[in-house]
Amino acid sequence: MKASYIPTLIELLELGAKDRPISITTSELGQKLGKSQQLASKHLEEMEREGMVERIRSGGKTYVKLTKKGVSSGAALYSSLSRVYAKNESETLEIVGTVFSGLGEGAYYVSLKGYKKQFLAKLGFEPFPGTMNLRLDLPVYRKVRRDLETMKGIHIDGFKDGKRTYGGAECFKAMLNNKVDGAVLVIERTTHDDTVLELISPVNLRKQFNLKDGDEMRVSIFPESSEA
Amino acid sequence: MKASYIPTLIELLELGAKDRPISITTSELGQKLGKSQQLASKHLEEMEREGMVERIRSGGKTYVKLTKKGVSSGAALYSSLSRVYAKNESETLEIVGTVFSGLGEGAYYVSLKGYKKQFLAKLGFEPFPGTMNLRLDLPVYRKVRRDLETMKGIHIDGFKDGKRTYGGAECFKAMLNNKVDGAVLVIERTTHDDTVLELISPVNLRKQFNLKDGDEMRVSIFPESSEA
DNA sequence: ATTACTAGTAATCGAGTAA
DNA sequence: TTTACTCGATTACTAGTAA
Repeated sequence: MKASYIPTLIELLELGAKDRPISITTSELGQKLGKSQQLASKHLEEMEREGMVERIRSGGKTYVKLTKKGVSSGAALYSSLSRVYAKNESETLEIVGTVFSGLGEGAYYVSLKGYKKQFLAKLGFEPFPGTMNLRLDLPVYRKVRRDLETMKGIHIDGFKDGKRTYGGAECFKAMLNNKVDGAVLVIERTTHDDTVLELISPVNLRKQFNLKDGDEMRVSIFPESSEA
Repeated sequence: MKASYIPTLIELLELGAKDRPISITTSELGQKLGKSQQLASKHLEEMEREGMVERIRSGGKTYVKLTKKGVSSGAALYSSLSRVYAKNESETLEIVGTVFSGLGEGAYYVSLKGYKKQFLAKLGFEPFPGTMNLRLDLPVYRKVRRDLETMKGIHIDGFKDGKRTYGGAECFKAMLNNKVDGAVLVIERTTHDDTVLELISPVNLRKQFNLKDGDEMRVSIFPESSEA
């Protein structure tokens, strides 16, 4: 997104266009921005072309709503600034969830060379082939899970192998059940499910802790400090 | 500040120029921004002219530090975005803590007519004379406790009785141990202790749940839906 | 009312290069 | 090396006005 659109994006966010279509004219928007009507019109036009906003015309009025892309562009800005201005940085985040069986496809992805090499280099271990899925039942842990989405972790790059593209992810180093090292895996997706936490570890966690579905597991997450 | 400088400002913030002079060349800055060296140079020049940054030349290197004005420009952006993104609304917040004995002065305050009347009117109950103190041992609950500080609850006004002044507070309706109604009391203080949660309830909680010091208690908090 | 096109100006930006 | 100048291209913006 172009830097000159940032004030417009923020204005739309403040007007509530994140959650619902808002009724606003280009004149009003221009005035709020301290710019001309024509520029507001152009910004909306261009932002629509870029997929940041949707415009709906109804009953002579124009309604503007930010798309998922628009909302997440703002969230990216917010996240950058949070790292600088939010004070609760290098503390430990705690999440407790219950073990459940996923589709088992985690083992496949984690074993791909393109990922495995990065895990070793950036996390310091080669993951056991398989991910551990935790279901987060308590709202308070789902909130922490959502906080992770906005935080900067250890970035794992996506890659291509000729056939298809594999997406990137953010990792957060973690201590599992206060005993075993591992990492939380936050995969870049379009849809965010805040009820599931995905873990990798150098060891077979089910074996290590003798876990079966429904058992509880505690994850202590160590966010990266904001130093660049 | 010009919109086109926002990414530059954010980059400098992320590099730590908020707290100390950072050593950076215009080439490096330009590269980080995905722009040219010349532009980075111009941005720094212009931002210095506007009083957003200071540049110090020492030992052949150039150091850049944001001024108070620069830091607060970033803070303004952050605050706008916070209002939009930092809301944890209408969900239930969960806190678990352990019972401990306070100084017992809670009973005195809660019984004051100036407060008692407001509790009845705004919370719908007259509190049992005495507050329940929970110690928050887990960091995750202390985080929720801090979140409460920034949230708007049910406001209890302060008052004067001729002799002295009594401060205000924010209340959050809560369900205690999934059974009894009550409220969390967030007292307006200068010092914030995020390890203690203070509760009021129409009933004697120690008697109701047969609690002694060290026992656990679960608090489900219902934040007001309107935003602070 | 609106939104958005056209035409023109001002600001922004990058390449080349001086200091 | 570094920073910052000139200059030409591009982009951001406004005024006037059509639709």
